[in-house]
Amino acid sequence: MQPSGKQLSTTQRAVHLLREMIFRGDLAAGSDHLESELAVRLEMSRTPIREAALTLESQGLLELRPRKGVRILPVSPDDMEEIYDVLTELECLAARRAAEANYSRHDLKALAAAIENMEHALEIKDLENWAKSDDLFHRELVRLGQNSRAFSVFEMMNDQVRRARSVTLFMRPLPVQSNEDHRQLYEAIAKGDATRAVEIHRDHRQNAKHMMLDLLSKHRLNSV
Amino acid sequence: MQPSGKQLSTTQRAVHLLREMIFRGDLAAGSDHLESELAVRLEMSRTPIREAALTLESQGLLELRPRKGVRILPVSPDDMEEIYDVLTELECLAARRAAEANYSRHDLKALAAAIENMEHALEIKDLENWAKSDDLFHRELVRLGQNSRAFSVFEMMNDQVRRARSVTLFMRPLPVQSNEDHRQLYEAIAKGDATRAVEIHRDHRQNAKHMMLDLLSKHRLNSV
DNA sequence: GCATTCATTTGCGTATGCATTAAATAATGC
DNA sequence: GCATTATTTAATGCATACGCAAATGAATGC
Repeated sequence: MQPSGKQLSTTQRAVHLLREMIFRGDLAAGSDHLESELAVRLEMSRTPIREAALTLESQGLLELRPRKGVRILPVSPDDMEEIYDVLTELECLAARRAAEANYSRHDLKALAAAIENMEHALEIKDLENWAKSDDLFHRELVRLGQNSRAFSVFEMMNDQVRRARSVTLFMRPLPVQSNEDHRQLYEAIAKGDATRAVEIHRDHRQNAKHMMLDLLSKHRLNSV
Repeated sequence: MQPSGKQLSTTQRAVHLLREMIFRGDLAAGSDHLESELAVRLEMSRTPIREAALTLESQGLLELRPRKGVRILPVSPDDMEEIYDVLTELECLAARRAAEANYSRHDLKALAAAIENMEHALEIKDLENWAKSDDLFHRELVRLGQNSRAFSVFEMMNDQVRRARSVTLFMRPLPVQSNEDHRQLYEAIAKGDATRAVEIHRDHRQNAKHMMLDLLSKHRLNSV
């Protein structure tokens, strides 16, 4: 993801490490952690921890609560609904722009590859890899939309979806329809049919939202 | 805007002050400023300045460039196009949700008031106040959409629009059509006609985008 | 002159120190 | 006992200190 030869600053490392700890549940949703505690844990001073926390706060992953430490934000079903609604609009915008952009099949290679991977993962029932490729597909779609702001908001929101998915992935039925949708979207974009691309994708996302909300409602914790 | 009795922290003050300085052009777009320089200017230490800068960076107002100081980000026509596209989607989402929400006329009071103010301001050709009310209208619309994430992204992007508008406001023709659009949108929402609300507002925003891009292209600086 | 190397400056990234103040605990009055 | 106030504790917010590395400028070689 970042093959830059530059060696990253302590603050950047803190951001990465904290993100990972949050995603793998090492820092549980809803839990509180003192800055100083995190500092010793990551073997650095409070300063980079604080700066990283500020960054992550603006990304909606945690919250700084004076004297209570940083709180890892849980994602409730209501939050998920908001997130999916925003994602739907941004991805549909991307789908429309991508369809209008007259991309060649070659330009859409990454999109096609993601579909292939998903189909293969689906065949061997490798959900982890399916999810990874699905993610890649959506990210590539938004990238093709050529709107850097939409992209960065997408990434922020998508982070939260990934978090929720880590809990719901194995509760859901096999995503056969999902793969079908992706293929149709790909075709619509390749053909330059913007209206259809948006139509397909809006449905696709709306279904995903309902699926997610349904699964979350069945989940004992009901927030992640 | 914030009548809270709490007295705000130095960092928060720094955020507010820097924002104001940026909006009033006191810190010009494209200019660089050393952290230490800003610190003496705001009469505080570098720490809150840095923290504020980090926050503003995540809001897209400036950029921290090691050894070159914080750079106030200019907004180019390309940026504006991206921003308007995102705003269009988020506001249309809000319009749809607002229409679906079965709001009473009473709930829509603030929206109506904003329209009245805009019409009055238009009559007496008070563009400053027209812009202020227009802003309020859009913000209220998104608020009615009841999606806090959409709202905060909206606010971020809208900040940039305000910045650009401060330069283009007096170049544009009187916004008569704009007011007409607002009234129609209000009616569609009040009647619960989501499809029409979206339709109207998408057009409205698309027109605004083109107007803005057109004005910017005529502007000597061509970025703000 | 021009390029290259070396010395110097300086801004930032990080660490550390400290005052403030919210929270927690103990103490007091009823 | 219970409520209220005083006292202590401790985490933060901010200031300050400092080393490093980038940028600048001087000095040297060609």
